[in-house]
Amino acid sequence: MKRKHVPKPTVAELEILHILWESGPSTVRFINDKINRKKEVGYTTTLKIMQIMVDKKLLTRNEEGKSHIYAAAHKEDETQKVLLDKFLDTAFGGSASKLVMQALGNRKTSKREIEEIRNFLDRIEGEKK
Amino acid sequence: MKRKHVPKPTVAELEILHILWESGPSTVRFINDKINRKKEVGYTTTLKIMQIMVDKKLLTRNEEGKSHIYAAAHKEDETQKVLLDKFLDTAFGGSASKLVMQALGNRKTSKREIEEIRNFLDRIEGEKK
DNA sequence: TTGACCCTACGAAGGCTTTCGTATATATTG
DNA sequence: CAATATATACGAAAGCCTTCGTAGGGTCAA
Repeated sequence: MKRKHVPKPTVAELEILHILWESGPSTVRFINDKINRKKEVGYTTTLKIMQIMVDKKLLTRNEEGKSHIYAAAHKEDETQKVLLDKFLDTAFGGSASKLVMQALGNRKTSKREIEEIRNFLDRIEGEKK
Repeated sequence: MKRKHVPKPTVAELEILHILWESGPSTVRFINDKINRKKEVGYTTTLKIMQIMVDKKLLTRNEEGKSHIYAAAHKEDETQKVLLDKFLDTAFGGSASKLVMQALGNRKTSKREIEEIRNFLDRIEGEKK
């Protein structure tokens, strides 16, 4: 089994990753514009962070055109798993069910979502032989 | 409705909080000893962080004896809610069910825990009028 | 009383993240 | 071609977190 080293992104990095996961490979300009719909951030700020992310292997980039095209190096759920594992340990002392209930409890979760989760529970219970 | 301002603890701060939540009000010495069972950290490091935490209102302290007694200023689940809300936004774009499934999926969850969660789902669905 | 010990307070270093200014190269267009 | 616009690269500042060293005060026993 190959051990890929998925690094843990920072908050600013995650904001960029979310856009890339949703929109696919993009330019800095595109990302920065999208971010600026929510808050003001300079172009070079976004550029810098994305350069650092390439360095950290969080992104790959294609340097052919005049403006480079960046892409997320890891899949969304892979990255989320890494984040969740860390978070589970530091914030919930490792108790997944505690976290799940906290996540569902103090929050308006739709009937549809609840159904979805129930099905999911059935499925993993089935797999568990 | 009173608006309590529960601040978001850092990683090192959380480690201390977990011990306080579990063991109740304690001295720096006690906390530091406990931490040192897992990793080596100087006494003054722990002291400093706890002093900062008092400053941030994460801890309260009783200064009567020769060594002060510290206590968590907020309840465990209150704090966890704050952390979870932030985390949900930054890491999962706000989708609670996505997080829940990720938390349950890539992890060995016991049949007991699954049952527990199912009951929990029943309960909150019931409350939901 | 003096030395060993334990406590708190405080300052500062080192690291990481985020931010932006400036320099420089490469189009684009009038 | 010259002026304007847009890109990348890079350095550096500011802020926060974590770590530790050192100073200063109290306690206790020999």
